[in-house]
Amino acid sequence: MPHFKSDFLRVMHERGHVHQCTDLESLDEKASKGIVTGYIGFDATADSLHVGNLAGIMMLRRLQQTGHRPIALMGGGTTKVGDPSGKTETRQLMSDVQIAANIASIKGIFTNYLTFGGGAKDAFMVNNADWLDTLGYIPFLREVGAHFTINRMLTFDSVKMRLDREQPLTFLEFNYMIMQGYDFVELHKRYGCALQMGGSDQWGNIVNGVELGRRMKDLELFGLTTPLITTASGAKMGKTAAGAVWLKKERLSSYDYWQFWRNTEDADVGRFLKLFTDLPLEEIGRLEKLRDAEINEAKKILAFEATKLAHGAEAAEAAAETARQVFEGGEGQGGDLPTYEFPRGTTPLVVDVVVTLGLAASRGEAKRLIEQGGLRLNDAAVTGLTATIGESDLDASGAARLSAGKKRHAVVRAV
RNA sequence: GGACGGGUGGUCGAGUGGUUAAAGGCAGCGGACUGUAAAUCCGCCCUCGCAAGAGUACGUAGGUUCGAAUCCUACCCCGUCCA
Repeated sequence: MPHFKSDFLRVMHERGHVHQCTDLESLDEKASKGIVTGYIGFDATADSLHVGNLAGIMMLRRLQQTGHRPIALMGGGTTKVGDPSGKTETRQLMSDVQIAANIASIKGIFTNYLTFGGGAKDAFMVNNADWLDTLGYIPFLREVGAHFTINRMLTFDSVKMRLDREQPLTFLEFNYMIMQGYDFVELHKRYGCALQMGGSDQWGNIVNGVELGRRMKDLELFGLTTPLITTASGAKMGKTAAGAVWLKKERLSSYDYWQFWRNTEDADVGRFLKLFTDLPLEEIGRLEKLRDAEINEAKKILAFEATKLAHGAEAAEAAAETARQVFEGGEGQGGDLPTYEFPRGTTPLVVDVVVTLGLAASRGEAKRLIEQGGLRLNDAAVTGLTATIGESDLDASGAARLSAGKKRHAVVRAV
């Protein structure tokens, strides 16, 4: 392991955030001498970020933790154009209003990971629409376009791949890398930003920005990428039954978020603890040595720490407690589970309840679940398709637990 | 603008007049084994219906036919090549 002068690079390296760097030594030097301002770009197509963005968010967090200044750059300008790589779907152009709402919502996520404010080390958020929207074509071409050669642009993997496969590459897409490079230079001009980070797939784009800075203004800019985070089984991280693992509570409950981390594969536990929690390395070292059933303890800690960062300690504790009751306590119904309420005295059809709760997408699916023995009411398999929930199923508080499969649980309650 | 190729279920991809709710793969879901893991095996996987069955569905809208994802027409969209 190389020896670093700066806390920033030492921490990044120890925790497994570093994949490639344009100039590790000089960046180390710079970070050891003063405050470095660094940024990562994020899409503004949805009102929440998801776990796939978390590696980047954590990099910004580490940057701030080690005494530097993070910028979250929102791609409001590029979002307006739309990602042209989508296939058959006609891309919907997003309205300014929508984009602004998304950005505001996403900011709520960042505030959990970064300290915002006006101080020298406080994080802030900018939108590249601020400068991309008003670009003049000719001045831009002369100022920026002149520094890019087509010869070189054609050598980029993203471009080469399309050409090799004889798939179309629009002029718009072709310009994307220039835009991104320009963002970097603009951020330097406005805020003295000298570092761009991102996933390893962004390497080419990042290098472009670094080079553009040098050519236009003889700037010394740096690029740093994280390894693409995949699970030990090779899958891209962040997909579950319900789709994307969103970071916003409104999109995915704390309990489900906690469960996502709880279900990490054994082989990933140590790596994820380093990347996605603030736990000291010594403790992680101890946790990742656990084997067999014991490693479940490490997974719970991972789940708790990750949820604490995203949703706060209180939500994390509630989620952990719910999980404990549901999986270990047998009887109880945690407060965090989805709940179905019905008037006392009525006997709702189980099938309907399952659909309403979202445990199954349709009545047909609910029935299949029952036929396969996957649906349980208070841990007893529901047998008939016409089963109802009656007074005798409810406990003293008027509640019963409904489970689909081994991991998905909900509460039904008479009110 | 011209020539050609194409649009099939969450996705990839078979299917070129009836035996097609549509092969197969992937993803997903349930079960077994376990540790709320991985791997493996079994089952499921459009909607409604207890069921028999019915309704939708192969880009969109019409048409031919006893019968269409399959043939015809128009339109929309995507791609390749040429201007």
